[in-house]
Amino acid sequence: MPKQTFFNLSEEKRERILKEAVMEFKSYNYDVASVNRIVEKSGISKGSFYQYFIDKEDLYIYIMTIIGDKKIEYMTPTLMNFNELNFYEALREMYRVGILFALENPDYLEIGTRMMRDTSGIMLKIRDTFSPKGDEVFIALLEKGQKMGDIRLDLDLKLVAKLLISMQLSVVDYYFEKHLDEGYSMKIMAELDKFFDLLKYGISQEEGKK
Amino acid sequence: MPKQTFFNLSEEKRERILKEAVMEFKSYNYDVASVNRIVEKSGISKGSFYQYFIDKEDLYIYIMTIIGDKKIEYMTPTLMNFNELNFYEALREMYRVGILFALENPDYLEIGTRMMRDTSGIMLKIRDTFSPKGDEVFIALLEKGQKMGDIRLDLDLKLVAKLLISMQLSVVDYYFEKHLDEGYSMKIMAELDKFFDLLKYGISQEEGKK
DNA sequence: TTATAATGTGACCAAGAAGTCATATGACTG
DNA sequence: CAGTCATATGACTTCTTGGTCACATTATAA
Repeated sequence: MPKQTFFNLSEEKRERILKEAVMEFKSYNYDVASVNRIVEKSGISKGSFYQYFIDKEDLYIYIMTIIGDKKIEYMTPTLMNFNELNFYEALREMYRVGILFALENPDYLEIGTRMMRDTSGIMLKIRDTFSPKGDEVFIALLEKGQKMGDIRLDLDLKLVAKLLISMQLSVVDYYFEKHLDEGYSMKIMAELDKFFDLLKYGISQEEGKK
Repeated sequence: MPKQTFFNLSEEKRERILKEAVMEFKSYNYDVASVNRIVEKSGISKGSFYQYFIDKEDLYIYIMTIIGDKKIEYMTPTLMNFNELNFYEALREMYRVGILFALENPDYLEIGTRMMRDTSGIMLKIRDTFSPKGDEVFIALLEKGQKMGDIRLDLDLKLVAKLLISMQLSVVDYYFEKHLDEGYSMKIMAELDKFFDLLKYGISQEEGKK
């Protein structure tokens, strides 16, 4: 957590620092991201930086926490309605809201995918404190789906959860590297529905053979 | 490409250097991997290193090329028989041989997945010279599968290829983080068949609804 | 043996990193 | 005004990096 001095700052200054830090961490892996660049771009001195944050890791974790919180906040209304949805509807909602969030906060999308992919030593440690959540959400969703009869019973749910997460990364990557404007989000959903169909019924041409 | 001096070295010395370089690149992302550590561990001087290789990138690309070549060599017999296999059999063969290769060369597996995940600037450039191959192989395989009636026709093949690649990474990860001994490879194949079934028919409990 | 070419070497360089600290500034308090 | 305390500062330290280079050593050839 940042030190008290950081929170005593004017909102303008706080936001400026965080903005530049986000820019830095979305552009470079943790190891390569530079505190020097951050202080330079946000117009504060090196000494001040270390009066606001314990160290580089402190800042990084703080930013990740902010992003996580904002995403949870953004998704909460959706999550509230999950009881009324079947597995596929719920998953679709998660993707849809996730994509909307990403469209509104493209920086967060980039920083998030970078975090997921970064394999530097410190990252593995940091991710462990964040991602268990992600895994568990999917597993819980899948278990409920099994009970409701939406999902096959002979699955290794841990594996499927892992696959869902990595597929989500790929899918979002794939569509976002093409276009990234508001009007496109509907088109993305149409494309995504194809993907869900794929998830649901597989890639086989054969009909209903299990 | 390394300089001629490197190839004039005794095989023992060459192998020693490459072995330590592989250890370094499998343990650290490209940016963080250190030439200093490599020369220290392989017992040569800094000056010698730069008489063997143009720079760090030269060494890295050389190692990747070696691994790629070995893998292709290893897989060639399998690829020769592809005409006689349907899509799923072919994919299964690719996975099976890929896993065997990984079991025999665990270091290469690690270095390869690190390369696939590394998002540092230079990596993106390097990967572009290696991975188009990977994409195209899958797309070709899928197209053929469509013609043979194995695979649905309403797919975005580029997306599916991307998914197959990222899923492959996840699946191999998943099974290898548990155990990594020879006897286990058969068990892995049994697990993998479950995964292929998933790929083929999806995760739905419903029967044959498309 | 002497001359030439190929290798080996580690001190050195410039750049950049994270983090520290003595000092300066300025705002609030009595 | 004087004193105190939070904040601001950038030069500094220490460390590591990739890469260079003048020089030493060894091997080859005449």
